[in-house]
Amino acid sequence: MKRIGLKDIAEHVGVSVALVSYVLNGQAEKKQVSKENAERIRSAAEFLNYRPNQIAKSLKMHKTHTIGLVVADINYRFSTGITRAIEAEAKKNNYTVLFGSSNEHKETFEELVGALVNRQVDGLILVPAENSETQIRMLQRAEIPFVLIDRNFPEIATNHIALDNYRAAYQSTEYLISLGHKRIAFFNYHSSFFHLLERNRGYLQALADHKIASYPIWLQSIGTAGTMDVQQGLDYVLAGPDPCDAIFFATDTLALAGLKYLNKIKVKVPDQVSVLSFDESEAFDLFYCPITHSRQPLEEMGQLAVNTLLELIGGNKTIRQISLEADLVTGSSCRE
Amino acid sequence: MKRIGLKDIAEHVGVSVALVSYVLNGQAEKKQVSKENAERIRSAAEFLNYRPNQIAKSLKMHKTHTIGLVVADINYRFSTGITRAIEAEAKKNNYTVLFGSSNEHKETFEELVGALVNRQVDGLILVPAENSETQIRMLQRAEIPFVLIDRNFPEIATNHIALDNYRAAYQSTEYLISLGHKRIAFFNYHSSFFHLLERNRGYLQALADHKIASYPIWLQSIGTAGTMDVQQGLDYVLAGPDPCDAIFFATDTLALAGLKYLNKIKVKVPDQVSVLSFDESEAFDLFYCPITHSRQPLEEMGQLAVNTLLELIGGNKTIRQISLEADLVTGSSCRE
DNA sequence: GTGAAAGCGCTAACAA
DNA sequence: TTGTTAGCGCTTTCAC
Repeated sequence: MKRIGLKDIAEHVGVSVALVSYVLNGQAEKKQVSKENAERIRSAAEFLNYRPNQIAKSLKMHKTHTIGLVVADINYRFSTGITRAIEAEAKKNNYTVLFGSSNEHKETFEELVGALVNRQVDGLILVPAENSETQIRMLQRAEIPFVLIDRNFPEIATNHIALDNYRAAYQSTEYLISLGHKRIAFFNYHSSFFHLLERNRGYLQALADHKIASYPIWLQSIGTAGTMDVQQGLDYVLAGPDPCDAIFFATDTLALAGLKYLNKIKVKVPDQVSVLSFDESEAFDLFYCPITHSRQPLEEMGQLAVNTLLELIGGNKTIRQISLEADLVTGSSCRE
Repeated sequence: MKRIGLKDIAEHVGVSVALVSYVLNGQAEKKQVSKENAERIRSAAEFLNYRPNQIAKSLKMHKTHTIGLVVADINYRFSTGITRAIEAEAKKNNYTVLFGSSNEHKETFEELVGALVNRQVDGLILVPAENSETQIRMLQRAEIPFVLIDRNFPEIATNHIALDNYRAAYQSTEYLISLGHKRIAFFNYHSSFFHLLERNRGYLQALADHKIASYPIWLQSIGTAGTMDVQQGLDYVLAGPDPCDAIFFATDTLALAGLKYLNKIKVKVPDQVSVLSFDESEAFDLFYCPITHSRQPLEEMGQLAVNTLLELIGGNKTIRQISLEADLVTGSSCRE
């Protein structure tokens, strides 16, 4: 089936392509097209089942009305939540989102960003992979509008929207302290990511401010490889005559791995140990005691990201760096 | 910053755009471009940081090397799994995937498909929304290559890849029967979807083949609205002097809602009732007894979908309808 | 070996 | 009010 274009409509109606273009782009009255022609064009378009070729339009207009989104891993709860929020907000503004998942690989991240740029997206929303600073700087040099979310590089001045990770970790830790915990372990990934280091800092500062001793060994740094380390770490902090009485996981994935192991070794939550996590997970609700967790405002983050990006695309040059507050969702995984 | 085009490179090197195009598309020797020029062009492209404009290329080539994917809801485990698989397979074949989520709305589904078609995707992989037959037929008339996954409309002859839902439900039910269960409830959405009805059929046929009584009330049809109905349904099948001793959920979302409620009313799994579900969920693993479930082969499905679609795009006209087998993952949620 | 030029489908300035 | 036409960045035929 031949694809039908403006020319076909023009011939069918017996007018010029310009007229057809005007009418079909809502410029009928601005260009003072006669009512009859406007109507004939519209019905011919309908009749012929005309579909505008956005590719051609984009080429001409230097504008694709598309934003690119790269998340870290589509399997994270964070990613699906933020994707949904961004899609919804983009649609409200008549933008489409082109989407990719880096799976935490720098190389994949760069490929995706490159592919998106080649496709002439109007701007990018990125959850950068580790060590992708170079790529980010390239985008800046190329003057391609983008905003980072969730993660950022403090040494690069970019637009970014993220949780106030220091504060969220501080508050969660303080919450555990308020419950009477004094022996609190913190499980985080071993990583150079600023947002994760901020969580460490929040944890340590809360302990310090409350004059509670902290031991390096209680701040477990888990290799991204994963599960095995979590198990060893748990064995470690739960061993000895005076084990930890609370465990704070810095991400949902760590918590999931940890809880699975606690189940396995039959450690009861919260009777034997309190558990608190960052992020959310449907599994948290279903655990025999719902897991208390620090929830990120994904909706808000998505909206802010899209709106900030659209401003950049619109030519606004000001840099906007937004910190959001987490929301502590109280389950029953922390001993009173 | 001015965007660099072929022309800029041509001027920089002092050759024609044609030559630049040849070299940068790997046609250097086919077109017998001199080694010197080829080299100069390549380094100029590098030096000027040339990024090919895919939009222009697509317009010229009538080919975008992009496939569109519409899933039912990005928050489903099925969606993230299949998206990941499809992305990976697409990338292997040098295709990008443009992605959208219909959130189970027919209107959103149609919008997304329309937007994707306007963007000239080379083909579509779709998880159709309910009652979207009209849209599907339009695609057929427009001769746009597409393949349905997960769901299909038996009255329309389309390419599709899906689980053998009848068989999977039959086998799961039979598994419960083999464990000695005779009072098995089945929770499914009230829906016109063929794939869900097939699950009903599998459940009923397994009971029939084993000469086990089935009662209409044990086959609970849950309104898509949701949770409340699941609760009422559970109250119902678990009440009375002779309650059900096993519950089979037709989807992960139903199971999640159901398990949450079973927790709340303190019904112990599997002591008081066995539980089995379709699909997977990270929550299944973390439940106090891991939930036995019928896992869909997402990887395989994604690969088949992409490869089938690429054949269609390549001009192959044969219709391919593939049924896949589920994989029963045995947890400990079913009483022996 | 290389270059000129047509044309993909569309928009918009300009002409009529 | 309507039509003609240049040109977006690229590929490719055909001529040199």
